[in-house]
Amino acid sequence: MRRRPGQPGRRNDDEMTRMPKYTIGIVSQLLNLPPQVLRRYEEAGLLEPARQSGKNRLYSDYDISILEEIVELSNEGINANGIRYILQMRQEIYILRRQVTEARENQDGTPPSTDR
DNA sequence: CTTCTAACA
DNA sequence: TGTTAGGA
Repeated sequence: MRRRPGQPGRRNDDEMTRMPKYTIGIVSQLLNLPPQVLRRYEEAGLLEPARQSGKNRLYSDYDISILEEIVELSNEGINANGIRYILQMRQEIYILRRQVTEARENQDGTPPSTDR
């Protein structure tokens, strides 16, 4: 029974990583990207930052990590459509990985912790 | 001063 | 992608 801190509430909504904190200006400086680019990434469906008061974008650490991914892929010459595709696959893999882990845990044998 | 959308080059 | 107009 090790490795099971979260039962109350929801599934492991890990850390406060999804907490909206940074305004577009901050993120812009943080990643050295003009605000327009950040808005366009959202427009292209690459991420969905939260909004404050319905208007202003608020990015979370999670959003930042996605943006870092986007920057890399973009630098490799992949366009928005390609990046969206890759990002979606990433998500799929993440979900499937979780399901695999759950499936293992539901097996009575309780296998050796061979994560990843 | 910061951010927002829309639009044009 | 850069920039600008026009409003909040």
